[in-house]
Amino acid sequence: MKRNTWQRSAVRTALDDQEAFVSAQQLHLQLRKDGTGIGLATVYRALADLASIGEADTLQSEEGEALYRACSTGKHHHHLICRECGATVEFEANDIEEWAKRVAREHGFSNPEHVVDVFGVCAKCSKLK
Amino acid sequence: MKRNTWQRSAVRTALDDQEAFVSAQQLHLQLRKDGTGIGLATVYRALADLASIGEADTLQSEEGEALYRACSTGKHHHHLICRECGATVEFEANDIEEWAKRVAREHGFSNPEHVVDVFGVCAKCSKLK
DNA sequence: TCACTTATTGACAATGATTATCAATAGCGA
DNA sequence: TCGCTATTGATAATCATTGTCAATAAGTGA
Repeated sequence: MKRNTWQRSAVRTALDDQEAFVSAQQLHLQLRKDGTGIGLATVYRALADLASIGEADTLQSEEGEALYRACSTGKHHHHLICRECGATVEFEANDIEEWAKRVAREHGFSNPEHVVDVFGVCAKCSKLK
Repeated sequence: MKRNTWQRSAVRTALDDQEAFVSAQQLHLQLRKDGTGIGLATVYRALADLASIGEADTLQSEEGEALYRACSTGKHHHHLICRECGATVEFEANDIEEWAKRVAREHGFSNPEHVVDVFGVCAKCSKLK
């Protein structure tokens, strides 16, 4: 049976506070700074749990590090991510869903899923240049 | 100045022979089986080179491992990848390029790039079930 | 062809993220 | 409160990838 521990809710809260995608390591550091004595392995476990129940999104950084972000919605969505600061906007795109299905079908592929994320430089970071 | 070594061409050839995305480790193993005494670090270096000059595509596996595949074209393209066997089809999608630009602009993001890959089960693997 | 410069190689160590281990702790139902 | 066991956390283990550096070999000019 699933138990409610302060560690799990601390991880969820810390993730909710993040605007950008963050790594388990970063989140662990933040939680330590906040005065909690939470262990690294626990952060990894909590994040994996959140991802598995769909409350967190995950993607791999350029360097292969796993990054997490709290989902604002349970619905399927995509991300627009700032390359500079990591700020992320979630959005839906029904055309894309249809398009992906069509492309898959045309090539004889079934059971399609897709990874569609857009990277760019957000307005704030553009101004700083 | 860049030098041409048998190691580099061996890696390129081995990569060309692969239908699916493969890891550096897998390719190294294959090259060893083929009788070459090529070193692991060399395979990593050669793959990084190929990727940097646009002759190989790269993506991260579910487990965070870096996977490579020979590009059949130098043009921008996307992938349709079989979840079962890894078989990959390259395709272009001009609508998507436009769409990504528009989404980015609408949110004040500049300099957009995008990651668009579709996963599914190819016809061959579907039959095996 | 030959010597020479230096890019490249490869064995091995080092790094760094993630996962496994396992005894100690702490939810939660009774 | 008691007892069972899921969870935690310190630490070790794993594993892909990168750094190191002496030895090798590609390409160049004589």
